[in-house]
Amino acid sequence: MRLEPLDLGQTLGCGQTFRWRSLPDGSWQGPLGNQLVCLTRVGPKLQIKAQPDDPHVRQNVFEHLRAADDVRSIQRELAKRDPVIATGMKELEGLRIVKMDEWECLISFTLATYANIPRISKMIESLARNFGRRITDDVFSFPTLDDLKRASLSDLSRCGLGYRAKYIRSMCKELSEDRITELKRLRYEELRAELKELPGVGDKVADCVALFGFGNLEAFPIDVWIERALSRLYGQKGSYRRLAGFAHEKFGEYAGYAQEYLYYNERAHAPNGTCLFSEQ
DNA sequence: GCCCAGGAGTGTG
DNA sequence: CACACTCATGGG
Repeated sequence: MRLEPLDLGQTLGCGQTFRWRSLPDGSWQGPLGNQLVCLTRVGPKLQIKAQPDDPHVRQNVFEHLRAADDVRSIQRELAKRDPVIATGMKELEGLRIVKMDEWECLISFTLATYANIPRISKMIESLARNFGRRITDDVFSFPTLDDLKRASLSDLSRCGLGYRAKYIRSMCKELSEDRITELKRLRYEELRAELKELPGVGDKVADCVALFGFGNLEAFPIDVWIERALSRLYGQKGSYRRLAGFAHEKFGEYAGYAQEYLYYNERAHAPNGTCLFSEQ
């Protein structure tokens, strides 16, 4: 278990997860479960603080940052498979795939359809403020399934969800904690198929949830940015199924990491591509 | 005002 | 299978 390599900005600010914020001193702060966690780089070490303080924080942070992954080994494997990715990962050596809570991830990426990252953050913060539990004066936990079951359609609409409100509403009605527990046992392909049965979950959202929520590193979510990257760098175009097949063949069991390198680079490449960290 | 956004659902050819 | 259209709205 080690958190090396780790770059907090590359990991927490790259659009995998939407609630972490960078502070002026370079620390990153965000709600994890029912605590507000603050991470700070101190030389080679990672300082972890939380309020309310809880002895489990360290374990939760290690799980969130997937400390059990041997990221260098994953990078070597990907570089061996493809020179393009080897180049693309060069300045992203501290990027780690995170492990979000499954439920939070499902809701977050269902909201992430056809919206930009600043807006996705706002929708999530609004849900937390209205249906989560207060942690500090202005930080709220992500609402649990039971918390959100209490929200009516108009409640959800008032959080600025737009047409996504009805997806979230039906999702709350359909799901149970037991169902989510069942989903954790499934392998990638089955999980993906089951997730797609949920209202508002298509190919891309299912892959995001499989990757960032359920920890399936082979998942390769394809959004507009990845489409551009696959076209620009590999000359690959076509349907989701076709592109996913290409990615699976090319990148194998760690395709999720390859996807993050491509995503980050493609956004940095765009004409106005510096907007990843621009919120607040 | 304009364009676009980490898409999905539905209908049609 | 592919494409076209709609969805509801805010950020740049």
